[in-house]
Amino acid sequence: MYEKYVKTLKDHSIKITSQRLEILKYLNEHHTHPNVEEIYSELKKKHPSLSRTTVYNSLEILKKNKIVQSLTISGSELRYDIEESLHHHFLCKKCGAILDISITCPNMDRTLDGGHRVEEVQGYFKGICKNCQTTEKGRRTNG
Amino acid sequence: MYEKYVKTLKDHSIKITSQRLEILKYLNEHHTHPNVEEIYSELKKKHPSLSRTTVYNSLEILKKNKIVQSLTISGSELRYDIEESLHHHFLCKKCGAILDISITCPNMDRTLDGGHRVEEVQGYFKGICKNCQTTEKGRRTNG
DNA sequence: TACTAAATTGTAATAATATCAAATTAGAAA
DNA sequence: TTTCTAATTTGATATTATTACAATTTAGTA
Ligand SMILES: [Mn+2]
Ligand SMILES: [Mn+2]
Ligand SMILES: [Zn+2]
Ligand SMILES: [Zn+2]
Repeated sequence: MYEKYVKTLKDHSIKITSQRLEILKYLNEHHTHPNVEEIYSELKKKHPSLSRTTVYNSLEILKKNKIVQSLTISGSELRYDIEESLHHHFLCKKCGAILDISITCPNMDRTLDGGHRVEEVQGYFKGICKNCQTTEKGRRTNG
Repeated sequence: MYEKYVKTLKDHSIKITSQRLEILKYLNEHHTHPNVEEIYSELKKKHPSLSRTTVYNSLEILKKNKIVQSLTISGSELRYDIEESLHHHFLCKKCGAILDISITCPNMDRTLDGGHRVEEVQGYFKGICKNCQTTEKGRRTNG
């Protein structure tokens, strides 16, 4: 059940704790880019002793080890995501969904403007998602 | 002196106030992507009655009118920038500088993943800036 | 099985931003 | 130019996300 996450932590020499395993599992199973509060309140249901501070601490150490990444696309709080292949993100201004975008960025791992060394790239796209456009049209037609 | 900024506000039918003019002037003259506190404390020197709330409110209305834009690249607070031609940003992890990057993004004003309507694109690059690399090398060589 | 450094917990502090009501003012109308 | 009013500014207070910290617990090693 948790072997996969145990391995991930071992590979990075991070101590294995149930809290960390649960957080990793949650992120692996929910690619919705949740914020700390969502992760905390969801896991709290099954593990009532969980502390918010632990969620913050765990995400921090996972981030340092590049196992998860944080996004600032929402503007108001950090959103979390497991680090898989490089991808970008789309924020729907109507429904708030944050979606994965798999376009290749021609500027990763490059030296920019003749000198800046790039270690991270984040592409944020904002607009109206496919689904919300359909709904708009639907509403107009129906009502 | 302020004609340029008066015109900008008039063109958008935004009421002309000294506070708004000062903020616009500040952003036009400082392309350092300052946060609210920097703008506030700098302008406060010359205009002691200025309120932080006004800085927040003004930036908000300027943003709604696409006269300024906000960046979340720093993670902890919003940074502001006048909206000129589309450009992206580089954050130096060493000195904290936020620099303009003028690369063309092939994904603006497009429809992504067969349906999402893109209205905004922000490209965030993070790493070590040219200047900080020179310093590193210099240090190593010299000491 | 015992030990210890690291992790977890809960509380309290901080920082950024939002809310609100009273005072002021920009700009339209008279 | 003066009057009027809706919009803006102000300052105080509230809220929210995040960090700091000290006491308790625990993972993993010896
Ligand atoms: Mn993602
Ligand atoms: Mn810029
Ligand atoms: Zn949507
Ligand atoms: Zn630098």
